[in-house]
Amino acid sequence: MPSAPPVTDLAGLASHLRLSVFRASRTLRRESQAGISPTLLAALSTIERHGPMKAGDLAAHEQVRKPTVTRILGSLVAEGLVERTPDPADRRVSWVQLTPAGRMLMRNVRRRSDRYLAQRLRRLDLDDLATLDRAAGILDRVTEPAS
Amino acid sequence: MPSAPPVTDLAGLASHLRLSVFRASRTLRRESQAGISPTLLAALSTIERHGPMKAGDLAAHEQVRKPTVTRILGSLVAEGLVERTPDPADRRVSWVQLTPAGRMLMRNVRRRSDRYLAQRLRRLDLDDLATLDRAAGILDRVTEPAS
DNA sequence: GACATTAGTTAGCGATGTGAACTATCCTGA
DNA sequence: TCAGGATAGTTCACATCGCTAACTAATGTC
Repeated sequence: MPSAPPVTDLAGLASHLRLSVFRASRTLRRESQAGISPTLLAALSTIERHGPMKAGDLAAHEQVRKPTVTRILGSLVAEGLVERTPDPADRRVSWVQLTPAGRMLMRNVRRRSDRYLAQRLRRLDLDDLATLDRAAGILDRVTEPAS
Repeated sequence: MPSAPPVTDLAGLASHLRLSVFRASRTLRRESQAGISPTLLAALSTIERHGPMKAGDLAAHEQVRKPTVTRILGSLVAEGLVERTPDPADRRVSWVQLTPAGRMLMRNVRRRSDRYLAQRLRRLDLDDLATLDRAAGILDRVTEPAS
């Protein structure tokens, strides 16, 4: 892999990265064909990955405020993708987890729904794919909540 | 640079990438401190980079529909960041370009406003920065309109 | 000069995210 | 024990952003 000159212009990279991420997100939102919005899908996948969790936990993971979580969970529950179980010890709290329908949707999404993006990725060479793969992980760390 | 195993699971990468980009975008939108929303900033930077352009051109570049452009331009003009010049040959059209205030805002944004992201980038090592730098360009290509 | 095409706007909708204020519940210390 | 603060979630009202459908105005074409 040819090594590029080191990145010295952090502000420039920040500008470029912000615009790229922002535009990519807008495009992906428009092309989403999962039958579920990216917001809901992101929440669903978080709940799947981190097991049963409280609404507040979801807010922390998604980096979203509590009222937003209330609505997201409302939609997911209404769609039958997630279910709430009251906490017997603390009656302010419910635990949310995926229903079988939620798990099935996630399976399908992973297998088939990213057609648009996967198709476009298919045009890239292996280097570029490896770069995007690593970048996704780095992005996660960069925009991580605590730190 | 240690070479990772080649990416074979396109669908998996697509899923991960979509979630990462989407969450990063949400975070960046919230942390935006430019005094102007990311949508407007993206449009402004496009107009700056591509010189005077018509509303339709902006729609194409931003990959957004015409009514959206109408509103974006309305806001930018109202903020005094962009000005319209009627096309003498085709009276349906105006050309938009940055005002001095618009240019100054872009300068400031580049110099100072990406504090949040730049600060977080500062924690990464050079490899990660180089990866993000290349990833931004690749993302641009992947979500490019035509093709 | 009728008719299709093109550029942009208006109107109205839906999805997302927010802060402020509220309810219900839990915890703590005098 | 119980008053008062802390915590979990909800409701409400608001702003942003993007879309489609339908419209106006101007241009081009046969």
